[in-house]
Amino acid sequence: MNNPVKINSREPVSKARLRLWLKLLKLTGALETEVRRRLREGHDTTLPRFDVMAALARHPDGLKMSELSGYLKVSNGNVTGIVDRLTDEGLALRVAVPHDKRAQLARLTAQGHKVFEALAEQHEQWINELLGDLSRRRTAELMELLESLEPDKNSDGEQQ
Amino acid sequence: MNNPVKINSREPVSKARLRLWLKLLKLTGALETEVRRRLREGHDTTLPRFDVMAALARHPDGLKMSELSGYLKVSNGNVTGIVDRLTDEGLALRVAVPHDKRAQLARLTAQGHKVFEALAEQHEQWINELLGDLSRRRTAELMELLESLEPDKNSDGEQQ
DNA sequence: GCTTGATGTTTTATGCTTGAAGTTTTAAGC
DNA sequence: GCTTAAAACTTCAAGCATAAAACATCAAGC
Repeated sequence: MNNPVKINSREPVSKARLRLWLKLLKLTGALETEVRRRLREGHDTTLPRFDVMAALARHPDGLKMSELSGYLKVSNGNVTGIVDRLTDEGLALRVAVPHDKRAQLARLTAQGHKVFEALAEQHEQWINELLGDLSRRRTAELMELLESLEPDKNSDGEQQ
Repeated sequence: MNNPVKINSREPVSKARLRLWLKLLKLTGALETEVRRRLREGHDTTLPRFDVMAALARHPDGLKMSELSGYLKVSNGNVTGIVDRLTDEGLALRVAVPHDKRAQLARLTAQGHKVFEALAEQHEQWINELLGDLSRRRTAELMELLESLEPDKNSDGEQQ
């Protein structure tokens, strides 16, 4: 089965790319908003907290604050606040680094791990539901198209 | 030319969808961050301001605050602040509605229109550059795939 | 005319995000 | 040992975002 894609050659390609970008923004934003809503209403948490917990869950020995902000591609001052709040909630803690009094390791507590596991499970179900219209084939096609325009292929922005 | 997409049938489709979602989030986020950076560094403005100006530019007679927040799908209180700042900068203004003392119309000033036109022009160029790897055909393919999983087709979230 | 509910907007409290400035510690050169 | 620059982190000011509360106005029913 071939792909009968309609192409309007009269329109400048820049306009088509702009329309695509707006569509991408709209779709991603709508899904993200829904995920945020479910995290808030169902689990009293937020996407940034979830992202931080996901990164920490992957690194049971802890991550330096700067490593954490590097993985998540957010500013240093940003993770300070999020880890502060996770710590207040008993989900994370800070550990001193042996021979460097400047650095701190952020880690999940036992409860933090437990909470994250349940959250991650839910999260996968939500995405599966929200993208439910996408067949295995179309998922793979879309994945391939997106990969083809990845800006830098070598950065490992670890999430989840 | 057919589409030789590799499909891993051993992996549950939910995992594939999750990976797709993370890729989508990462890609959109990276592009968005770049656009925000250019708006800030090159034009001393922000994406939310740009979005509001885009909506107002489409409606020269002005939009009620609630219509504005409806179009942009953000909260009512949110647009209050953004229009406040645009007004401080001389790019927008508020006009009373004849027979309803509750409502206000937000409009672009002449300068606001001028600034937006230049901004929109730049914006289209940026997107064209950032998505430059995407051929006309692939743009159309991607567009079609994204459209197939639009949650609600009938809401006209006007942007730009 | 009064009440009552709906509508339109702003205000408030909280959290996320950034860039810039500030503090402490480390490491290197002398 | 001292100085100095870099590194790790936090603090700060500003803006964006939300939900909830507050305020003003309108429109309907009586």
